Order: sequence, then C-alpha cells, then structure tokens
Amino acid sequence: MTRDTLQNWQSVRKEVLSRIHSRQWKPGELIPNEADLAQEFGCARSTVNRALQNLADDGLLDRRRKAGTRVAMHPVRKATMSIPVIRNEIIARGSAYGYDLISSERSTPPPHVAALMGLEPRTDVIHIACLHSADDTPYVVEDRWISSDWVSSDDMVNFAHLSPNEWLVTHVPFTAGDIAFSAISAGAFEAGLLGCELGAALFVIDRTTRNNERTITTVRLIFAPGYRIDTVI
Amino acid sequence: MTRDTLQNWQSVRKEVLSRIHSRQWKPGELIPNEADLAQEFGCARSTVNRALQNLADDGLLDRRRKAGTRVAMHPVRKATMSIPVIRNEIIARGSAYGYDLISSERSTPPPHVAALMGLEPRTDVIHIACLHSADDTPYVVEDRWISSDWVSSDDMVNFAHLSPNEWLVTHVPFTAGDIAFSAISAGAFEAGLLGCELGAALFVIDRTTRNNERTITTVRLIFAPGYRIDTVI
DNA sequence: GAGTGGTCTAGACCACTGG
DNA sequence: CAGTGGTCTAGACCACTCG
Repeated sequence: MTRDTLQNWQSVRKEVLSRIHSRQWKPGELIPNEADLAQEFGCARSTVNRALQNLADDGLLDRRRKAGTRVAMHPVRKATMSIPVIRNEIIARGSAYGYDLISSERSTPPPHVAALMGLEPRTDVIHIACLHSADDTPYVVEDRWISSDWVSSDDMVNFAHLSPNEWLVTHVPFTAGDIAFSAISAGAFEAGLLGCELGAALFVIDRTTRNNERTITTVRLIFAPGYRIDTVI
Repeated sequence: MTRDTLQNWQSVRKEVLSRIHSRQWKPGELIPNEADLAQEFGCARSTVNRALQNLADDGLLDRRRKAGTRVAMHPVRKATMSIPVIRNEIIARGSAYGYDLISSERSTPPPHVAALMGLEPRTDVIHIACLHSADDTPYVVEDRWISSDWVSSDDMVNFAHLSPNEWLVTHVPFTAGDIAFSAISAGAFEAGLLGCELGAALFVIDRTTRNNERTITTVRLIFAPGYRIDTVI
C-alpha cells in the first residue's frame, strides 16, 4: 500500500514526532527539507513548515536556513505554567475564597526593594500586606510594593476589600516581568499570618512587573506549608 | 498622513499589542475581525491570522469562531522555563561541576512511588541517589527511581561516574511528563548530604517522565538552601 | 553562490458556534 | 443560518548562512 496523504499540519507534526520518538530520526540528525517532506506527505510546503515550526518552538527541532532541520540533541523541554489570579486559583480548587487586608501605607521602601524597582532613594511607594485564604484556612500572604505613579489615593480605599493582585491585573497593563521561585523558612511574620510553625518550609514566588521599562509593582507571595505548583512538560 | 502598511506578522503583532497596552482595545472588548484588520493594515488575512494566533497563544487574546476575537480579561501570562541538564546548569553559572554516586540498588519501591509510576506492587525498579555539586559545594540531591525496562545491568555501572539525569536525557526518549515545585524542611538525609541544618527550607522539584503512557522514571531533586529559579514573563 | 527555511499573497473551503 | 476563525494550496520572493 502507499502512504495516506497527511492533510493537516497536526498530522504532519504527529508523524514527524513519531519518527523522532522511534529514533528513525536520531538526535543531531538532519531530516529531509520541507519541499521533500511536502512531496512525501502529499501536502503543501507551508503545511510542513507550520508543523516543523511548531516542533521547533517546543524545542524538539533545531532549524537554520541553509543548514536545514535537525533533531535537537537535548530536547530542551520547557515547562510552562500559567499565572492565575489568586482568587481564581482558590476557586478552581473548589474552595471558598477569603481576603483580609493586613496593612496599607505609603512609605520609603527598604534598599533591596528600591533597587528591585529601580527607584531613586527616598521615593515613597505604596506598601500593602494581605492574606488570601481558602475555606478560611490561610493560603498565601501577599507582600506588595506598588509605584505611586499607578495608583491614586482613591484606589487605596479599594484594597480593603479587593486584593491588589486582582486590582492591578484588571486596571494596570504590563508589558514584561521577572518571576522567581524559591523556598524560605517561616519567620514570625509569616508564621503568625499563615498559622504555621516558626521555621516551617514555605514556597515563595517573587514577581516584578513593568510597563515599558518602568516598574509597576514587586510582590512576594508566601504560600502556606504544603503548597506545590503542578505542571506538564 | 496615511498609515504605513504593516507587511509582516511581527509588526502586526506589535501594533495589536500596543493597542492592548494603550487600552485603545480594553480587556473583554471585541476587536475587528481578521478581514477588516487585514484591510486596515494593508496585508493579507493570513498575516493578520498569524499575528493574532500568536497573541492568543500567549494568552493575551481569546478567539472563538463566530464569536470573534476579544482582549483577554485576565492576561494569563505564562512563565516558561527550560529544564536543563544539571551539569550544564552548574557550568552555566561558571562553577566547576562535581558528581558523586551515593547509592544504587534494585529494589521494590515504597507504595507512593509505585503509584506515581503506575507499577504493579512488588515490581523491582532501580533506585539511585546521587549528589551534584558546584565548586565542591553540594548543589542538589537527585533521588531517582527508574523502571527496569529502560536500563540494562551494564548501564548500572555507568552511574558511578555519569549521573542518571544525563544518561537518560541522551539515551531514553520521552514523550510526556509531569513536574511539580514545592518546599520541604530538611530531614536527616537531606541535611547530611547537602551540609545544611536540620529543618532548613529546601526547594524541591519532582518530575515524572513517560514514553507513550509507560513511566520511565520519577525523580526528586532537592536543592541546597538559597536555590531559586529565575525566569521571565 | 546556492540551498534552506521564513514569510507573504490571493483565493478557497471548512469547522465551529452564536443568535 | 451566517459570520467568524482555522487551515490548505500554489506560487513567489526574500534572508540567511554554509561551504
């Protein structure tokens, strides 16, 4: 029998993927060019192009003009995780969402925060601490600094009932950001708010977001013990 | 003056992005359809399509047939991080890489590992513990279980000088996997190997990889105190 | 210089789904 | 049902880069 024609880019992708997994095309090996594959599969070159580009995006192929397409040596798989609004994350778990404002003030940030935000010394910013809970159990502490440029005094009032997390997402657009994951031991501040023991291991996310090079906000999210992020590769 | 024509999908993407960031198109708002945008930008519809699909992939647009394209309410930004071989991660930091095999045996895994790997009870698997170090300082403990199907007895010998992390990447192709990030307190095992205090907060990565539904390996990476993952959104 | 991937175009048909 | 995005095609030109 002759090969069925592959008529869409997903099926071309699947076929190429299976040749990689079966080691018919081994890591580092040059695969046929787009025109040849198009002829073999009985489709247009652009269809093959779409499939191969998709696989290259996923890190399974290395492509270069003139050099051709090769199977990646070390399939650099990338884990991608979405960054949801905390309220939605809690609701998605099937829990009731709760929010408490701990403190809210305008003040001069400590040096490491000022540096992180690229502020000149002695610039006032807004500092907010709050607690998100799931079914009345502490879930995560939000410790946030916001540049004054992006929030009016009126907005400050809102934070009594609406978390800055949520307010910022819907009111201030951002263009870029850094994010870091780490682990810390609970100090008195965290232990008190999260209701855990001093020294407990806590998962932490630090995030800084900017709008065209100007820092909007930097936040540290300190999760209750046992928190984990799950994703797929 | 009249608008310049936007001739490639990247410039269309940029223009659309700037309209989102400038709030000319607000979250939740319906934007013009592809045909209209193509006319406005002076390019083919497929060029607009490519740009909008790319933005939708990044979570900035929601697109549905017939319903049209809307600016995403909560720009679900995704953090993507590549998963390097540990040796390369350490070398990339400019440190000298060191490797020590702690233990290597064939045994019946504890129930939670068997469940994770989808094994029947009492199936023997390979269990390996080893330590990766940077400039002779402990960096991460690798605690790994490997299904016997994928590794011969000869291979076992290799692990004295080559980490299973590295060996697997280059010898066993995988098709899918789960990954999880969390924080734990150092127990005696971890504290001893990493040279840290009992109870120290440690960053942990759990990863399970499969080849066509069959589990290859599951590993827990326990990093020395202070470790953090940095990435960009 | 020449071979490869990257992209654009115009036109077409289809799949999905809202009203 | 009709409007929208999803995709395919054939052909074309270009950008890059290896040899």
